[in-house]
Amino acid sequence: MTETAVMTPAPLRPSKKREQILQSARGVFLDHGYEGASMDAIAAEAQVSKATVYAHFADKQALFAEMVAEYCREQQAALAEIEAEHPRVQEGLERLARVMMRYLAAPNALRFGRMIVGESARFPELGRTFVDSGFLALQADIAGFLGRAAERGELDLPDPALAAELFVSMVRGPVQFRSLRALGAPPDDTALDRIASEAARLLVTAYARK
Amino acid sequence: MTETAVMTPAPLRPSKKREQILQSARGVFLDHGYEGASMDAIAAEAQVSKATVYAHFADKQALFAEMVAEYCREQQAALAEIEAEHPRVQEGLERLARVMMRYLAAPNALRFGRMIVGESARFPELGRTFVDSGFLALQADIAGFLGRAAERGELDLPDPALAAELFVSMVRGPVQFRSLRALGAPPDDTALDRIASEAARLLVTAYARK
DNA sequence: GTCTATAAATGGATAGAC
DNA sequence: GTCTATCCATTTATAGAC
Repeated sequence: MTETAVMTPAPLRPSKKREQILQSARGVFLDHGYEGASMDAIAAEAQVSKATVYAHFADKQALFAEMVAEYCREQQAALAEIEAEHPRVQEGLERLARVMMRYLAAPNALRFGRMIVGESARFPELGRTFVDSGFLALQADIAGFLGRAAERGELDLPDPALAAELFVSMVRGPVQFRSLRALGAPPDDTALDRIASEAARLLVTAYARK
Repeated sequence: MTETAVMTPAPLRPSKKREQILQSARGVFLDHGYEGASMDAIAAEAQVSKATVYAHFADKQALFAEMVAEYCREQQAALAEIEAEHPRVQEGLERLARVMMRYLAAPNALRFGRMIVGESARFPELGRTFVDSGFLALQADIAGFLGRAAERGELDLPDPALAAELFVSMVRGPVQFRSLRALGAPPDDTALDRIASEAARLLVTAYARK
């Protein structure tokens, strides 16, 4: 990924217990959702008293928000590693799709995605941060990659952003769809690779220079 | 939709208060999520005592499950109305995409989708029911429609199911993506129509007979 | 079936000592 | 900053009268 995304406001001062609490909160919130998670459980798993939790975080909402924001920064860093640029457009897209799918299908990414979607009504800003720091930035990069190929005359592409959105949708959809149908099941990498390859072929064929 | 989906096991005996409770549960669960919703609130909104709620439903989980199952049956009926068959393949796909997008972008569909995704870890069977009774059935219909076009020699299509999954992903992804970024905002129908049209064009172009 | 009243447990958050 | 102990509201679920 070449361009830098927009968010990541605060790294915050570190602290031993603070990190323990955030780590514990991640697990408990992922397991039980926002309302289902109790501050008692978080404190217990962090091996810290509840009062200590409240010394570091104003309330439950603040703890949840910080914990999600921290994950979004990690996600942003991970997705920033994905490189769109490649001399051959179709192969570049296919590789990118495979990497995206592997990332999306990882248990933690799936669980975070489901949790954030579920709580997005209660925390709208977090939903937006999650999307923008994640796939919106990557999508913009893909649009840039496709746009440059079009400028070189390799594609006949009137709207790179639209093409990128369709491509990302073809990559993300099948992973999320399958993960919702068979929750614990490990993803079938062979099937995902076939989808990645077909999505790339579809896009390049449809936008081939006439 | 021509084929009939698999689920819908129980219509259940009706009852005045029972319907009031289910209706109230729908609103309260949608507003606050599973854990956030209280049986008191549901009983109050249904203008019924809490004991009456427990006379009709074994516990909170059972009430939630029934309420979601009821919605899934409605969704199944709604999606069954969508007709894939059309003499011209691309136009058929485009119309279908527009209808699907309108359905997906409706406030209730978005809220249910978010809630079910969020609670799918706690209720795995419901997540599966939701998917299977909804877009998996529609996807199978689209695959059939595309397969018949291929048999008539109008498309060069080695794997209709794969094509249908990619198409549905292109239709669903943009709607969900936008709704997560701007939660209350009404969908931009013009933008959605452009996407529907482009998704249909992409598919037909990529699978055009050589 | 439906109600009122209540049980029994757990929730978020704080007081006050150290 | 960190702890123990506790407050107080709310929760799910039930008992018992009608």
